[in-house]
Amino acid sequence: MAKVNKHSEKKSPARHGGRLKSLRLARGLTLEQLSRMAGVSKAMLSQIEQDKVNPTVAVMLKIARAMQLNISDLIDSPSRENIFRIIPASDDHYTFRSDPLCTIRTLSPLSLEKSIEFYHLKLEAGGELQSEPHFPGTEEFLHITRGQMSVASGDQTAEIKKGDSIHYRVDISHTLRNTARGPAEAYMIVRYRGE
Amino acid sequence: MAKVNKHSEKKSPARHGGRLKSLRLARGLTLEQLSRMAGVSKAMLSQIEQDKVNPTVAVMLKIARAMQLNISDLIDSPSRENIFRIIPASDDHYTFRSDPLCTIRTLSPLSLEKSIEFYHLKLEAGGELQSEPHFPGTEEFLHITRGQMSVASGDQTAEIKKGDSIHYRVDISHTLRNTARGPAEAYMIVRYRGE
DNA sequence: TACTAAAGTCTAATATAATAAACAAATGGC
DNA sequence: GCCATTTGTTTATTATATTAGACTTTAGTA
Repeated sequence: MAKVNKHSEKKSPARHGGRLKSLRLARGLTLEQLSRMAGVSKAMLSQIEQDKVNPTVAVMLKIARAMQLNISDLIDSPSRENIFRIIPASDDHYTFRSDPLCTIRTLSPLSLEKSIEFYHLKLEAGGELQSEPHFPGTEEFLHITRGQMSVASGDQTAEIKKGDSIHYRVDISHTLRNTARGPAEAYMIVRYRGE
Repeated sequence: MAKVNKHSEKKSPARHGGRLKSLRLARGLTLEQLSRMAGVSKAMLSQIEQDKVNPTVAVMLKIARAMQLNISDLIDSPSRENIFRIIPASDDHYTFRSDPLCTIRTLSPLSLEKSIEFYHLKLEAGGELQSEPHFPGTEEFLHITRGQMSVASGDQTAEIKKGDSIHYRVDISHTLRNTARGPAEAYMIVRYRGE
């Protein structure tokens, strides 16, 4: 009698509807107008606003384009949903370089919309890290927690040791060297100047 | 013979697949791992990566959450798709206040992720605009193009006239007044200090 | 009130997103 | 080499997103 659903995930339509509705109304658009502008049926728009469906990203993109919005404007708190971005110490996927003399571990999330990258860097005795030029305006912050290093950029060189911090532009190639007998460690921040 | 499709929109699955795949691989995740983490079937993930489907935003959100990403990281250039955000002069939906003494028109897009709002303000003789306190750190820039105004914030008042510009914090309530006989106009920028 | 016209909601039909399970392809011992 | 295990793809089925059009509701006017 009762129909048995083979895979019965209960899909609860998310609630982005209010968002869309208020944005649409703020522009004084009717469902029909927006429907024509976006190429999405009036019915669909209505159902999205009522949270009766899980719309496709294709559809949401069409709507966003018509309203000259970023898609994330239409989706409920996409960034606020994840207040924390965690990188467990046990997760070694973030260790993107590990050879005998140099280990680099990323401490910031692998997002594409980032403007900041956070690293932990370990150089064994004799180790060095050579970097190609980054984008113009990019800058680096370095804080030494163990041993000592030299930073060479252009024709200048700076010596820093445990507890020291340094800040410099990295739009030309530069090199970090461990200048002590033992291992050296540091935290590094790379900041991209976005538009 | 040939089945006639009543509504035969040719849905071409967008190409966000590569994005997801590279982000997944960057983390060293397999389809099955990600499948369990996100609660999305392995098959679906594979099809998304191959651009064979138009996934639902619900699904993309699950994936984004599992990867601790913003959904826009997974969607192809959502912001870059619209380089220009146009507000036609003829579009009066952006005029959000219009009474005999005061007209305000928004010149910046009605996005939610904004940190800047741009307005054109017109005060007739005797008109004034009282504003409630904004968030801490919010600031305002004003440039007068016609007539003259006074800006009162706290117990201080400033007089500015055509050609003048002014900058002030607006985390306490403040008032703009037209102090001349004729109309006054200005451009106004409100800047929110994000996070 | 009744009569429009316009805006929004609902219904039935169809295309398709999402799934589980079977399949294929690569990987790693032994 | 062979077998087992793991990873990615394809298939068949079910659930559902999307649509056109019918319906309802609202708003304005005489």
